[in-house]
Amino acid sequence: MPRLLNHTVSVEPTAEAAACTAVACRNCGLYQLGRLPGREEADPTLLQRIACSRRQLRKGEYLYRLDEPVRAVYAIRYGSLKSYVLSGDGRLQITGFHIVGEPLGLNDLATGRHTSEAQILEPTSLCEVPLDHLEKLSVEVPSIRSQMLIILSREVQHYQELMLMLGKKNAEERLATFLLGLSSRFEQHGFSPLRFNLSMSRGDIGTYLGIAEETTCRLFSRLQEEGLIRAHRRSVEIRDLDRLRQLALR
Amino acid sequence: MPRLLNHTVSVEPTAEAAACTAVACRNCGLYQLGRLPGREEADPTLLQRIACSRRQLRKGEYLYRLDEPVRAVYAIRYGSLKSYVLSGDGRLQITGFHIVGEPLGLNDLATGRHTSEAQILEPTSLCEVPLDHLEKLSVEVPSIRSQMLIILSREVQHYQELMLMLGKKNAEERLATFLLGLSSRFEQHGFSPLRFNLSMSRGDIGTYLGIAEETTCRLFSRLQEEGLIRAHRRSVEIRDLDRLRQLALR
DNA sequence: CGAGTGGTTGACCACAATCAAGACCCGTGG
DNA sequence: CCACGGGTCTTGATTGTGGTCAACCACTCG
Repeated sequence: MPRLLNHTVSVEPTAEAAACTAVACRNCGLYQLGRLPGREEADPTLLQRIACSRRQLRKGEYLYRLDEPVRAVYAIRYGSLKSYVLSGDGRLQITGFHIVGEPLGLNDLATGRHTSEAQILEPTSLCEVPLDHLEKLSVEVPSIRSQMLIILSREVQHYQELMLMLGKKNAEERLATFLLGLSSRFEQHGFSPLRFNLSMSRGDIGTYLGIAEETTCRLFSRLQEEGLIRAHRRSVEIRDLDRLRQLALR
Repeated sequence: MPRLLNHTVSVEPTAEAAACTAVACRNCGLYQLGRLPGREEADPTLLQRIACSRRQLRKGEYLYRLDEPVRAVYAIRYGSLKSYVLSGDGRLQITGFHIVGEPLGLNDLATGRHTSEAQILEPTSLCEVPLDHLEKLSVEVPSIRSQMLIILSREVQHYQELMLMLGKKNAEERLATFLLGLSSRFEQHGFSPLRFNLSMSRGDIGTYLGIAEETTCRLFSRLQEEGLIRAHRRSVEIRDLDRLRQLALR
């Protein structure tokens, strides 16, 4: 397995994922699009037809930028990225971090132009499905549109949680919620929920949580002092899941 | 025209709307579902088939509550309501106010259960389309699903703006943004963008903007002192659109 | 006319922002 | 191999915005 990833990497691709030669597979966020009504498993043939091409991107590159026409939807094979919206005077609010196995890019279908930007956080491999291809396919296979609705509706739920965070939680509760969220997403994709590496900086985390970078740092320290976590730079270990949950789930 | 509405009402139904006997019509947020590919105007026959029943609700009633199964999607004929999400310990974050002509209820399709609640703010009339009915129809008319995607994607854009607000704007900028947003929505639906009545309390506005009720009050006073608006209780007049925009669009 | 809800204003305080300095870690090049 | 530089992270000191508590007012409805 080529060592693509440096220490800042959130998760190394598992042997399984690295060995997977399919453009879209179980690990990939578009898997769901391949589901037929009433079936849990995706239809492999359909999946083959959906998946088009891979794309490899380096840290700092943009997947898409503001006002660009929406050309495709994506799924993350490995790696991670952040997406964010911008205010008139350039302040930015990160609206989500996307990690391995998650779909991306359905947000801006209404306008046909991106209202947000997506930037790569670490070496990342994506599966890319051009919109016109998806369009054609979904005429023939209507279930694809249903699945798109479901994915988008999940996105909405994520945003609702984030709004609750930004509007109602204090800084400590926000960080706890953030860490638990990551934890369970890693678990969903077969990684350890208690030990993981962050691919984003303290500044990014702050920009996501609506707090300052310095505050984020202080909170990492505080949670560590209180024994809830152990953290050094990008590596995080959750030591007291229960108390962390207590903090977050308020 | 029956006087259904008291002084707290955001907008009186226009003569046209009141006279409209159709369940779904131009004024109604489901109008868009009746659009066929490439057409601006909705297909009247299709619209007739989509629209099912009306429903009349009073202030304080719930359209749906947390964890209830999603039964239908709605469009507002007249009136308004708020929807909100709840934290573990009962704090609530209002995620949107819905006014005349806007669609509602597509958010929770993924889970099939409501992750938010919707409560009526003033006497309100809705057009209701049961999900199974919509389901059946959209097998036959696939464009319906596309339109649902577009509606949901608009919703996402609204949330992105709200997150920018909650995460990055100060209290004054939030209120300015809020007032301008309402203003342009009223305008879209044929009402005056410079004079309107709010259907929500100061507390609700605060809960939406992530600030305290008292702060909301103070800001109304401040914007009035500075000559940007005139406000008395639920009635608002925008007096200096440009400066208000300057504040909001940062 | 009185009660109750919603709105307003004031005083005080706390949480988190900002400013500032320094430590740590990495990649790079000598 | 080590020295350097830049980015990231950390901690401290100070400030300020907005939260909280409290009292009072205004308007509506019964």
